[in-house]
Amino acid sequence: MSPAARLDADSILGAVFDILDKEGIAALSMRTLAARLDVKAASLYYHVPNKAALLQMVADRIATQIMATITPGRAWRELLDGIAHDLRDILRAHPGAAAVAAVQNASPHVFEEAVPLLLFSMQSGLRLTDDVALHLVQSLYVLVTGLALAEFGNAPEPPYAPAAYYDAWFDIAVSTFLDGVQARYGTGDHD
Amino acid sequence: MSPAARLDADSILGAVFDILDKEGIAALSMRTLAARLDVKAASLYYHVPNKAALLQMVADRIATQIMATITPGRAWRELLDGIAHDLRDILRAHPGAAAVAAVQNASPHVFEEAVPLLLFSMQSGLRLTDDVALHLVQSLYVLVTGLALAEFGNAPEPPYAPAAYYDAWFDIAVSTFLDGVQARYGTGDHD
DNA sequence: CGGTTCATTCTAACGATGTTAGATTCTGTC
DNA sequence: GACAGAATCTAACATCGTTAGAATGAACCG
Repeated sequence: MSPAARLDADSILGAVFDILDKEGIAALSMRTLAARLDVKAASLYYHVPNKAALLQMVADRIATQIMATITPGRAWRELLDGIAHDLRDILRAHPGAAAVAAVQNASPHVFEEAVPLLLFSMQSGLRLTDDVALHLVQSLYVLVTGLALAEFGNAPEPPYAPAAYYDAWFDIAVSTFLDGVQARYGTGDHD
Repeated sequence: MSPAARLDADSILGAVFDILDKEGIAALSMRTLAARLDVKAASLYYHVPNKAALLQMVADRIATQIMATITPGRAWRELLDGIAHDLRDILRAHPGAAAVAAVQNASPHVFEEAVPLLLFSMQSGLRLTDDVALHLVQSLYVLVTGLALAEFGNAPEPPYAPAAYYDAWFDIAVSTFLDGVQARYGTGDHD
């Protein structure tokens, strides 16, 4: 009965994911969001500048979770393959958020911490510059979020094709891209 | 002074591209669109069911243009490389449309005509099934539209990074993907 | 030329959206 | 209990997509 907890940016973001997951992005308005928190729409603006900032927080949250899975010392292919699969898993768990992640780039600061780890992993076993390495990771990110958008873009409605279709598509896309990295930048050695 | 030409779906679509190119997707409303045609918003609904259908027409128009560039008898790599570059060129010419193409899949009927040509090209020089071939083309499409969204997503504002940045990104992404196709599905022969 | 019919566009309004200003209530401190 | 600041509310604004129904236009028929 007591208004549970007071409002803050984190609880608002939680409610955003809640709506995205259950009702889809089309149902996400400042009013429905406020209603879920037992509050009026205008109150949200005390904690958050506007709706665009909320969507940015969604994109950043997802990217942050992905970056958190990066562990040092793994071979580049395991690393990139892990990023692709983790990203897909997160977007499958939050289908409504796919429409956000595919459209909204994460803020640069989200990656700052992870970049050195990424570069270190990729530069052992590949022959490439930092710029190229980052472009490759970004490309993989774009590819996976784009596929997720095709699959979950009209959540919470089910995808047009059966899950196996998108599973195959994902495997083909990611494997092909990573094989390309190997072919283009791989050194002779394994790993 | 005479209202130039009467309204029809094609002229409306032309005005949509006009606004997308010059003002960006944020400026595209049924009212601004009608104003550009010297007409009131409600009149549009006599020719077009709703705004979503207009965006679908944009996505279909772009995909149609790409499919029209497909000429039989080219080697698979030229073909896919051509698709990637043509798609990018079109989206650079219509920066505001990138935000549409990246989000809205083209209608299946747009591809029907081109699919046999695609499959024929890809099956000479590659060892893969029809399903895999189509997934590869779709992946390339997703990749290029995703990159274009990152570059032109906030048109008509200029991109965040200089053009050379996105040029390099595009080259790396597409080359890597195509090298992956070669590595994964290529036969021994050249072409 | 007058009248009829159909196609096309208009006026006017509905409900919903993001957002803001200003009043109100709540919470904690002296 | 009075005060101060934080947090929320009420109310409204402009804009959006969309619809119903009235007004206009053009073409054809007598």
